[in-house]
Amino acid sequence: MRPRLTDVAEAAGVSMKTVSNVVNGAEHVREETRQRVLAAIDKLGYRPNIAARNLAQGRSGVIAFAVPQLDRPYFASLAARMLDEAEAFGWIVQFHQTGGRREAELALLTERHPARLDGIVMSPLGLTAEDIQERDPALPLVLLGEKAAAQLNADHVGIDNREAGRVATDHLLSLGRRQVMALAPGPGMDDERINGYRDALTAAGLGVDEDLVLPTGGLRGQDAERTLGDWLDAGHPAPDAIFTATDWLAMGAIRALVLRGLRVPEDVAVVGFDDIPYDLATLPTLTTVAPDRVAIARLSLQALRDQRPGTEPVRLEAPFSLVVRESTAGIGTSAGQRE
Amino acid sequence: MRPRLTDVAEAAGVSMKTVSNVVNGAEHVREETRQRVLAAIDKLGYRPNIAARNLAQGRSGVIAFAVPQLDRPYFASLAARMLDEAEAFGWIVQFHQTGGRREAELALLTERHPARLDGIVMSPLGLTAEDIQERDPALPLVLLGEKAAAQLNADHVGIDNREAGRVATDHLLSLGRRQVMALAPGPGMDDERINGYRDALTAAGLGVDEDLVLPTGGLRGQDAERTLGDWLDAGHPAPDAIFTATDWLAMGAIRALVLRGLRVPEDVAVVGFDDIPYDLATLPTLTTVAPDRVAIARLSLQALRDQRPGTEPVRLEAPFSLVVRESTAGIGTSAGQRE
DNA sequence: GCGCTGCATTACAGCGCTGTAAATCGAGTG
DNA sequence: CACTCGATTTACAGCGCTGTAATGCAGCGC
Repeated sequence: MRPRLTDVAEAAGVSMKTVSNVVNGAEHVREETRQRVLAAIDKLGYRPNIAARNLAQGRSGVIAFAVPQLDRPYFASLAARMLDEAEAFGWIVQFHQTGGRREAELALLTERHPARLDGIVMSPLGLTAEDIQERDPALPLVLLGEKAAAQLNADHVGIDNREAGRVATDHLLSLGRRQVMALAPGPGMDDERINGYRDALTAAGLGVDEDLVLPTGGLRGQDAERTLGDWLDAGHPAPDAIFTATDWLAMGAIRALVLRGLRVPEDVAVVGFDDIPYDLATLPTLTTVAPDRVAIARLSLQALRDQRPGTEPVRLEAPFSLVVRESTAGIGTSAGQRE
Repeated sequence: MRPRLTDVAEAAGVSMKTVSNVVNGAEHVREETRQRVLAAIDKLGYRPNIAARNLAQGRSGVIAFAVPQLDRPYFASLAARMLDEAEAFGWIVQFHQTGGRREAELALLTERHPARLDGIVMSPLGLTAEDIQERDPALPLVLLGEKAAAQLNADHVGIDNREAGRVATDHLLSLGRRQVMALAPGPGMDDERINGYRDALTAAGLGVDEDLVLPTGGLRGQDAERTLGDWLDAGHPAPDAIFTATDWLAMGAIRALVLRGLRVPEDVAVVGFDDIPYDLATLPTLTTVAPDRVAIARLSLQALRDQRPGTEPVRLEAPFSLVVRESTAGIGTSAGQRE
């Protein structure tokens, strides 16, 4: 049988509550008493019973982390960091997959699940501003992602997508490229990243050719492959660089280019976005914008913990970096390798 | 305030315990009483409090799912399925990352974590047979993966790696390939998959050339790229097909081939293993062995639930399938596309 | 010496649920 | 009609912990 608070109390010759106070770092415990209690805890190998603590506190010790799909590399790697960071906050993280469907996201907010949650961190796709308003204000919520940043009035953590798009495009310009295309799922998705692309072109005095901003109509690699492929097959001259709103789109774009005899990066340099972990196994490896996932995770949890009903939503910004690999630096370069 | 069992009891005019019995589907509740209670539950919107239930039952309602790294696509996609399936079992899944380090894996078994666990599903890399023996027998454990299958005496769930390796190699032979190479991390890792490769060659009357079985010394794409690259650069004639023990190795091998002017699959067909979800964005997309992850998840949880201390370990087998894509069927084929 | 102050500690009532033992009910039996 | 025996329902004691209120106690001023 595991030792309980009363066992420790007996061993240390104090009351159960004093042991509780020591365990929880409460003030007003004499140093000598504390030492005696700690010795007893150590001797018995006592560990607090979380279920009982949560029951007594009316908390569950569980937060939800909801993403469209956990097996999408970007979310998987973010989830991994969320797990690491949550430990320091004493939270168990319950992952959820919403498929990006509004009903699934809403269901989480409206507590269809039996276990009471202490909070939710979500990367929403379908949620509307009204949904946010109607949610239970007692359930802390932190949102991630560009869609949430633009349209939803709640605590938010993310990177400066516009600035990141600018930096990525600047990188292409610094390589001497002048015909820079942009590929994004479409209006309303990843707009800020594309605005950053426009910023960079404008700042370089090149002007923005909106005909070079192609909507893929979807975020899968195939969507980009088809969109760019059709465009090239229609006889348009190939650009000398492409900035894509996600790595998947970049990989699809590279397929379209290579299948048509164009070399990456010699003929066309490509920069992606997200830094999804596909090792260094693709050809070429991808230059990309890498959001600081550790920061995103940590800031989210802090915001969740500090949230109070009725106060104004906070918006926190995590840093990012540009990781230069083969798709802009050339095949065989070792720059920017992972680890 | 959330309604409690007593609130429902009062509303239905029965005792708290009867409501509890209804909620838990116990026998010996008169149908009329059950209906009355269900109506009250529905009216009040009652949901059981998990923390309290767990406290009363001495359980935590939490199981751990431990993998080396959650951001490795194979594990991420398995974790996603584990999540789906655990819901039906009423378990919250707490993910853990061990990095494949023995200490981290052992720490999980020996309960360093404050929250009591109802069980552990783990994909171990460093764990030894002694570690398994010395673990707390009261903590149900289910292991995944080939290493565990071969060396560790505990409940195990996995696919028939040897048969899968045979099927994959057979596929290459059925394409008319005769010089089939095998790439695996090294002795002791993924041996069964390579044994399946040997089976296929032997059954086809070709005999096994052990010089064509290359150990990569690691499981990253770069390891395969370097190993195969060095081998080709040493002047060996290229094989006309390669079977690799994992998709990462396959992608690295393809890099090595393409960088040396060889075409995949025209010159060299490649089959990987694991079906990691990298969409259809790589060039070429990869023919691979796809383990049935849903089955693996479900069988693991069943085994965990049904485990009793002191009984013989059970070994369960999940199905797999061969997904044929471009790396054997040719660029532009649509066969085996995801979704 | 007395009352007061403030730190240190304790007693105790739950948190919401389940397991156990006991109570109650109702039909069948003699 | 009392009695037996399942079927059904209830009472109640915790599960291990924390919040609150109360208590103990030393030092201080008068």
